[in-house]
Amino acid sequence: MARNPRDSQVIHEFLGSVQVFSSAVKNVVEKEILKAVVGDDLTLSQFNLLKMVALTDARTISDVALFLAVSKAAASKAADKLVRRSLLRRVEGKPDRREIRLELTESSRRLLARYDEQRERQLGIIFRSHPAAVLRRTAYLLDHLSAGLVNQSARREEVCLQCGVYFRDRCLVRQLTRRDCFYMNRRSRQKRAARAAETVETAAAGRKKS
Amino acid sequence: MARNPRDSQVIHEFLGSVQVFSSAVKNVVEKEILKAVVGDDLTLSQFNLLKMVALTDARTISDVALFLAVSKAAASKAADKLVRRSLLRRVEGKPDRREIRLELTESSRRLLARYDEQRERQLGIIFRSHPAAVLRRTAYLLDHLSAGLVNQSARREEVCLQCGVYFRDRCLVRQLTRRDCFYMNRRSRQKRAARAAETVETAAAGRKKS
DNA sequence: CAAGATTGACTCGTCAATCTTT
DNA sequence: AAAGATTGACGAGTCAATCTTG
Repeated sequence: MARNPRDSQVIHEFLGSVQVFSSAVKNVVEKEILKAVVGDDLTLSQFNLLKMVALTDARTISDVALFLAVSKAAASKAADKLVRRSLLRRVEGKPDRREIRLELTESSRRLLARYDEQRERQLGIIFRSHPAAVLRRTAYLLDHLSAGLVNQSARREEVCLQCGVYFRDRCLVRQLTRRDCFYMNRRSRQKRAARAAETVETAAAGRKKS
Repeated sequence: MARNPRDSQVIHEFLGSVQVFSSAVKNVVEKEILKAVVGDDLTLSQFNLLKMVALTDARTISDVALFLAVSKAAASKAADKLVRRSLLRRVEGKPDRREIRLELTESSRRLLARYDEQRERQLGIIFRSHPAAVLRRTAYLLDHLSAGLVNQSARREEVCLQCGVYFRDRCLVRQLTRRDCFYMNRRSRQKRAARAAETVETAAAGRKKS
């Protein structure tokens, strides 16, 4: 069972490179652009809430919380701050008045557009020199590794991989682990058909933008 | 400048796969093992502080804080909790009595050993089916992408990539960006030669374990 | 009662101020 | 005065309790 120490070293460095890249995307690209676009009075996680509302069909506090992998309490508080800054509107749920629908405002829509444009541009420059085939192959490898990790987990059913704004309708990890993620579980259990029709079109619209 | 929307999609999915894998390593592997080994009364970041002390030559509060990319205040408080749980000892600095040297205890050494053993084993199983050459090639790609991101940054000198326990003496990202990371900067500016001799051997000893 | 959202007490992070040592 | 460490007030997250609606 004991592996070659050489292999162990390779794995360690591989994990290091992933960690560093992941940190670079978050801290260099995302935080810097955010700062340039809105200044200092918006947290990255507050901003991510806006992105969720814009890009996915998560519209209620519960949905957003699931998607962002934070508690409902946290999502509720974050939404509150965004409402205060007029970047979000709370609207009473249509069929069910318990749930709160979140809607972007004109100002947050503009903000998101400027952010997306910058992000797209910066990433484009970096990735330009790397052929799409290489990127696809790498993503494929990573998905297989992720699936392996999840399958080893004692509580594989409960794990949330925090794909967040990277949520995919067709997710290789989901296929390989033959399970639904937390979010999908909730959705399929709970969503009423009444809502399904509407969300499909908004999701499609959101995806076209990206 | 506008790229093919197909490319944009590939980049998006690539970033998603990285994010999911990174989350899987942290939440599935690391948190679960931590829970199995020590139960619930130790945070992942508290534990990471122990790992830093064990695996690198960061021994003072300031060094650990730099390495973990948190504030000195946070490192100080975390160390405090670990001392209370008898997993860490505070020792007065040898040449300079302002600085506090952190030392593992017998119990934290055992704890780390058990953790490492489990982690090594789990990761080994997952990575077994992937040849080292593929992993090296992927790490190489990621390092180049990271370097590209850093080089685009307005504040490239200040950025910390949070390599943390994955710190490498020979770091490709550092080479490609032709800059030292935050930690290296501080070290080279501040460390006295008196200490250098000692730290070299402890670092070497720590690295042998991994 | 169950579910969605909110609020309150608490934890862990940050920054600014302070204490000690150089 | 400058540097290392600590402390306090505050921001953002968690869980548990509560309020409202179905």
